Amino acid sequence: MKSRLRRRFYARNPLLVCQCLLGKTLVRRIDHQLIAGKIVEVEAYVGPEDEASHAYRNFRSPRTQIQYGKRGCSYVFIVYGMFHCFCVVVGPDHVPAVCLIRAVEPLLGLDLMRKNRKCATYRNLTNGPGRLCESFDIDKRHYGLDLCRSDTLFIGDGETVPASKIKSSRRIGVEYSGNSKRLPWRFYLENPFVSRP
DNA sequence: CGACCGATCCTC
DNA sequence: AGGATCGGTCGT
Repeated sequence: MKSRLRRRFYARNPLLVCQCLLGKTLVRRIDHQLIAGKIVEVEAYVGPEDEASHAYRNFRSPRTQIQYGKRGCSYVFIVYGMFHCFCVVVGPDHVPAVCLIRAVEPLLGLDLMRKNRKCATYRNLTNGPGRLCESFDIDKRHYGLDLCRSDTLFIGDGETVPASKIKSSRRIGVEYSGNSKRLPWRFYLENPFVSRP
């Protein structure tokens, strides 16, 4: 069993945390069954100065409130009325910032993933934020869950990724966000399971 | 309370 | 390339 990342891991610079999350393992336990995947794509959203962030200019609402709380808690939200996205609260205390987990490489529980996704094949199980949430059965029940304590959903150890293997690009789906849209805050590995090449 | 707009995905 | 689909947010 992978050991959970500690709160100190999350309480660092959000861009650094994103890069350190690559290669780590997202773990979900449902009853006695395990689902796991290697994180291969992550984005940073840093509230106060980031026009793409839900917490831009320290905006507070029932939805964003968790970003102001304990580091290492989950931020789950719904996009396009249909899809869940899974983030972790990161960075210095009281500054709203998250890492969005955009894609993982499936490791364990692929058949359960297919069942959760109602997929006939093993394709497209986890190569996108909405898809991986469906495969992992992550939804608003997990809003605010402490990933440093929970044993039904957490991020655990993984392989160490050399800095030379980390690619970066603009973030996906934030064309509306003015100057922030060009920030290179998407980090990913050269891996067939990223959401886009 | 009504209107607008997505941190996406699927099927043309 | 376009449509699905509805929660969050904001304006009236």
